[in-house]
Amino acid sequence: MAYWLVKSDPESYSWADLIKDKKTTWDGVRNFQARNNLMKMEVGDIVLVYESQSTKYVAGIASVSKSSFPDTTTEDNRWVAVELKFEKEFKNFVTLSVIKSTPELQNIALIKQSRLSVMPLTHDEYNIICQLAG
DNA sequence: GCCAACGTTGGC
DNA sequence: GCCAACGTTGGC
Repeated sequence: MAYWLVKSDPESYSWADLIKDKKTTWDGVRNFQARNNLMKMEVGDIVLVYESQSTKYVAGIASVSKSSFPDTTTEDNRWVAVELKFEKEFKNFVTLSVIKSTPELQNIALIKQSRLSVMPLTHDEYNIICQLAG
């Protein structure tokens, strides 16, 4: 099983929206690196959800409920989407500043490559973020 | 609201 | 195939 982190601008789709919807199609990704990661997702993989822009924290956990399929929001068949399912909300949201000040998390793309919206996490990184979440 | 970083596009 | 120009993202 693999671990991932996806980013969303809450103005377009927020964590609260996912809680309300229970599951959602994660589409609209228009970056090849991010797309390649989407294509590697398998049903049951764990996905941490990060909100960018106004909030800047990891809000909780989702899981992959459908692996990649063509993104129906575009005619261009190079792009794919997955379906994510709500799993759990963190007790304490893990903010970007906390992540930045955690030595074990310096290598994740959230910090190194701030514009990448879908990135892999190691099991260790996932565990550390969960610990920070209380 | 600004600006830096970076990915993508298109001309050569 | 390179590189300049452009557009977008996201942190501050």
